[in-house]
Amino acid sequence: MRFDLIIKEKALEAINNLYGVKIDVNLLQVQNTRKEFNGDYTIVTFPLLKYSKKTPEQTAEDLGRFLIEHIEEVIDFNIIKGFLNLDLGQNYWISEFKKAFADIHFGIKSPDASSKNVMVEYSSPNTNKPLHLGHIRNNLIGFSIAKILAATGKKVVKTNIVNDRGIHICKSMLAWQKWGNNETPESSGLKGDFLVGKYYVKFDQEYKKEIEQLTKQGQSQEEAEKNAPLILEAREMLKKWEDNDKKTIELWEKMNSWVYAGFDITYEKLGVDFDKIYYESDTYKLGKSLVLNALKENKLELKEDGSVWANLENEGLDKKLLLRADGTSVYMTQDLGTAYIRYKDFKFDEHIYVVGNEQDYHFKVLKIILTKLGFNWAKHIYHLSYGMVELPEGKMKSREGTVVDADELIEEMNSTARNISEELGKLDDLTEEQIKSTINTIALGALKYFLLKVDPKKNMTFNPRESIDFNGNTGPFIQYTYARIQSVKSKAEENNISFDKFSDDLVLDKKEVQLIKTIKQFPLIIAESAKELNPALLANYIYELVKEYNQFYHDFSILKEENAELMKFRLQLSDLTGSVIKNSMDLLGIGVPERM
RNA sequence: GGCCCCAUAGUUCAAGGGAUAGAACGGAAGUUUCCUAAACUUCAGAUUCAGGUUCGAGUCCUGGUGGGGCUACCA
Repeated sequence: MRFDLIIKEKALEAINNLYGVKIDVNLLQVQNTRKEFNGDYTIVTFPLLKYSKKTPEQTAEDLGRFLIEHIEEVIDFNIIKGFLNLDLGQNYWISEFKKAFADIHFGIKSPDASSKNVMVEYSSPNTNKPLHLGHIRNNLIGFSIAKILAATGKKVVKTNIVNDRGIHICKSMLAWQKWGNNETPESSGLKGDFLVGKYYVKFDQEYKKEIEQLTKQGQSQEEAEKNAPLILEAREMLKKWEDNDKKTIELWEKMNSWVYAGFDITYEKLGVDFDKIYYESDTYKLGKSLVLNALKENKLELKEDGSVWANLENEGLDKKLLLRADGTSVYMTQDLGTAYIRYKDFKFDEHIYVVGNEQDYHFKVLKIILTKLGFNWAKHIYHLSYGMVELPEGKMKSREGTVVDADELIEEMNSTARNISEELGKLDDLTEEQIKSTINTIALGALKYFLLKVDPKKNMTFNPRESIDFNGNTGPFIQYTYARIQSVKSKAEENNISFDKFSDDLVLDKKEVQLIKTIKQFPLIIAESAKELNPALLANYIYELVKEYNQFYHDFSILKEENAELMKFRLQLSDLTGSVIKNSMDLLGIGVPERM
């Protein structure tokens, strides 16, 4: 049982005993004692004063005396202002340390037959442009959340919906058809997703020119946007696509296949994957039929022009289009179909959508419409709304070319990592292949940690002119600590030092005890990250752990410690710290090198 | 116009209503005959404003200012 809960239980008993009242457990605040004070757990007495009718100090004194009597582990206490700090003594921590050290799955649970089914959707790319920094954040959050949930014993299915159809896809197809001269990835030497992206941008440029001309001829901006020949052609193409026109489908398949080949490379580089991929081209029809059925049942509204709408005015929202007048479907339509088929396929207990906060409204509406259509499971879908990655100038826009491209960024990180490594010269005796892989681990570690250490819900700023750091609160800092620990361990091995056990009568330094305390928090942090769907909690936890370890490493000798039992303890402490680092980095989807 | 989100050192981020608001980068100054100096130590530096609730507010409430997003027959 968690020790803070034991304290709460006993403190309730104490209050009942001392003051004759049964108070609500929520009035009891038990927290970890802050490092600058002596003690292990702290009870805040202020909320209890109206029951004790005494001063904070007296109340704390009463409670302290009671708890030292009634909890075996509590050996001392001190009172500062209204804070009662309980001291458990190092023996408690040594025994907790031994338990954690002996548990090879420390902190990590595995799913079993009774585990809940959780579906996590992330990535959701459009097949009209390459992935950029914003997508990287999405992929990393999704991948990490999936890992964290699995570590709390959930059965997790990682899924991806590929937005492979729609007007935006037709735009790049049309531009390629008009201006592409049959250019292919092979002929141009361009990665497939970049080639297609180039034509998406081209479409937008030409489209803008047409709009400009039409407005000069006297049309309003709005009219011009609707009437420009290019957009009419794109709409025509979408209609043809939905009518299964052979040539259109062929072109679509060809260009999408280029994009997929490109995406595969980027996903592989990033180290993310999926258990099940859905394609919008497969689910939109299902969405359409769900909508048409609901229309028959009078759950939706038909306008004179033939378009179909959901009326959400009772929910305080407006009307939402589900099928256009020409019968083609929109984003919402396909998402209805996708959700439906996913529930059919997996009967999820929970479905988490990792999608940007610009779509808050969309997901609010999606949930309401699914409920309107009579799907009970709709209450189990959850939008993990993450913030945008912004440049100092503002939002990234693919169409305007102001994006930080995923592949390029990964390349840059690699070359920076290589420069630093060569300067330090620590990898010189390795083969080129080993060096390459170590550098890649470090480069990705820097990038991933940079993105994951920030609370997912918040927008964040990335300045491409200042490259991502490799020192300080960074992935490489954590990886470095891990590599150092591995080095100590291998030196111990070389010297035939075994550290499978150590004797109990040691006197530990405060820093060593502190390190044990921090390690012991690992399982709680995983649980908290899972509950909050927030990998940043875990990231900041590792940083704290690593900082404490580095101080310990600096201040104390491990292998040169003369007391053999203490040396063995310190080796175990290092070893366990190393595995907590490795396991928590793994939950973030970040690897650790054995050397660096 | 309506709705939603955000505001903390020069910069990028932390802080479950609780103790003296933590870090990192950048700036200044140090630590290496010693297990990896991608480390460690020290210094300077911040809660947008005005009210309110509370024993206690960066955190909750109201309002102002500033920024972002959504409100598309784009996805």
